[in-house]
Amino acid sequence: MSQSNQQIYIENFLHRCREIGLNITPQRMAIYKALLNDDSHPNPEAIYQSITPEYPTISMATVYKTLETFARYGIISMVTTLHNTVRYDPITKRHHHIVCVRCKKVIDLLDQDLDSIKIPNKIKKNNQLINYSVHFNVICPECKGK
Amino acid sequence: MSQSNQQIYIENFLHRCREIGLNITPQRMAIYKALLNDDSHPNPEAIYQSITPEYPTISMATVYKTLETFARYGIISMVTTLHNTVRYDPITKRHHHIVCVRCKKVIDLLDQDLDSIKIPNKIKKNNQLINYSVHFNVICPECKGK
DNA sequence: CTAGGTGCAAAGCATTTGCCTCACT
DNA sequence: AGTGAGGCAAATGCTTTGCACCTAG
Repeated sequence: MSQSNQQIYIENFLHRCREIGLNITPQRMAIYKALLNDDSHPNPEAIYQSITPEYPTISMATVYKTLETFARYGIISMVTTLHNTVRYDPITKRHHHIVCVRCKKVIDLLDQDLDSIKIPNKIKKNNQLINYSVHFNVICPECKGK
Repeated sequence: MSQSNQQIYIENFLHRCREIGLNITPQRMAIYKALLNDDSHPNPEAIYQSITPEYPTISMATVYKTLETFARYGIISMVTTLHNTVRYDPITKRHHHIVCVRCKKVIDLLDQDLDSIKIPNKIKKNNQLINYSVHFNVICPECKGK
């Protein structure tokens, strides 16, 4: 993500936190920034690793609690893929995922057409739709080459 | 699932096992049947529970190993949702999921339109597409009522 | 000042592994 | 005899919880 884009995200983040009443702590800033700087949909462990150089005393519990809090308020989103650890994504607007079934890599996909697929009547009639996303399971070029 | 439909699935199952060279054991039959009889996308624990009356000595390890084996050969499929336990589904052909974000219920959705969405060029060009599915996150009627 | 946040350690579960036994070729 | 499968128990690993201390607002 570009520097200027990051700035916008960070300002948005601060604004949302104040709005909700979440204290802005150095740890929370660090966790949010770590997410912005990592487009691989890191899991809590990976975020923890990327923060420890700067905050050697931060604990995994804090990372878990913080991510959970952010996700609960929609500041970040949870991504679940074909493997079992939860991953997080700072992009909360509608987007889709390409998951390589071999190396488990997750790539974001922004696509106008997919954003406006026809919502089946069955869903519209009975449920309150929160969001939807399309998961593509693929073998990526690198894995295919092997 | 209707009785006659189940029969077809079971015969298919037996056929696939023989083809692959998997021994057909009472435990494996029981696990597969449990999956057929439960359209709630059960997790290993739930499958274990539904089998114990008939097979009191079966172990969780067997359930895990068996499900993993079935999934590896494409006999059943793994479903991952917005919560963290893995769930399984005997239906391996393309279908989509409605997940209630409150009660975590998962409902299968068969939909012609969704089966033929436009695959983005970005994917077609670089990757070998295995499958895709659409996840709808909703608040279901029961939860909305509360 | 004080509610909310952090960090540590322990607990809790889901899942996996190792290994021995058994059944069927 | 040898291979594949099952069952038990232990290990692993991710995630959550409880609690005492601390800090941002």
